[in-house]
Amino acid sequence: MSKDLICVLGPTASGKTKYAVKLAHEIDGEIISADSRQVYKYMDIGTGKDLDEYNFKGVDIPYHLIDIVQPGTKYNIFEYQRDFHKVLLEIQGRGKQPILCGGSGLYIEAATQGYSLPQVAPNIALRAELEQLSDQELISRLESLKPLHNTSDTDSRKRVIRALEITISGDFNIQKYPLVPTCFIGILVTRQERIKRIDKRLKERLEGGMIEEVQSLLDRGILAEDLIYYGLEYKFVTLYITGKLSYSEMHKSLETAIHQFAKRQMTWFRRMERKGIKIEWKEPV
RNA sequence: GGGGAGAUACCAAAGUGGCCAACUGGGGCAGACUGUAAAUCUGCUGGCGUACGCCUUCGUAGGUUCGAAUCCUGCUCUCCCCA
Repeated sequence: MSKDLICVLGPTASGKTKYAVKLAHEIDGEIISADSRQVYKYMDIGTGKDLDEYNFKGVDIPYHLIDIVQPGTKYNIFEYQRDFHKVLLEIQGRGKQPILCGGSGLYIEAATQGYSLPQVAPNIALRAELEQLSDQELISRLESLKPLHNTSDTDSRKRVIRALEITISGDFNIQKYPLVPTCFIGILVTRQERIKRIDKRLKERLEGGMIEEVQSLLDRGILAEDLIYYGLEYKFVTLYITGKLSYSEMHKSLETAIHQFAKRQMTWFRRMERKGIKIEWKEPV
């Protein structure tokens, strides 16, 4: 008989990892990361992996879905959903308590709420071609292929393109995963506290080797544009290293960007609650 | 001490007699989100009101005018140049 999943979520810098590690130590758990950027190897400081935190009073806590792909590649929600279910079964097979921990709201929902994703991989060439068309042309084209009533496919340009991609591929198989019974725990910090923690942590990281980390990724041959694609720390530090921003401009805009990101994370969590998912909010440990 | 420039909403910055509660950008707030999600996109942003609307704003005190953020005068402050 396997144990229900526990999910620890919260905005960036709220202390999720610390909370989850302590919990894992108490109830014999293993941690599954729900972080869209910690999957990449060598991207440590900027993604806040804090691998040395996965040890509580001398006991190592197992973690999963961290350092699983090469930097410069593009991991995505479909792969995450697949990898999550694989790891979940393994942990349950060991009779251990699975603990999902992270701040990527979409990944958490895809994992636990049984998202059904079409088995159609992104088609870069097709996307590039569709990018040339106007919004109206895209919609007309989609309309010529399938009825458009009652659909969210036309909500945004991006969605129209994805809908076209799926429709044109002609593959309508959907990957199905079960709803995972989950107990959600949210780390509660006030807005003011959140901002303070973010600023403090950013300063420490900037002075603690983050610039060097980004430089070493560039030295490794990762393209600047790929690092910029990863956003936040990698984006702004790359812009600084390549001379597009001064140090203080980088610091300031990165600070702001992380605040905005944390806010979007909270919006997602509120949305989950509005959809009927119960989240039990707790103080950071 | 003399000369010049300027003070606009959280910040920057337009506006230079009525179309101004005031362009735009940033920030902030709220929302969306099913193969980019640390991404991408949308709305709001003086106060009160559901709304027609009402009230208080453009350094400050007066003045001109039917009407002023916009014109005039005094004052305060900031910046630049000369001494």
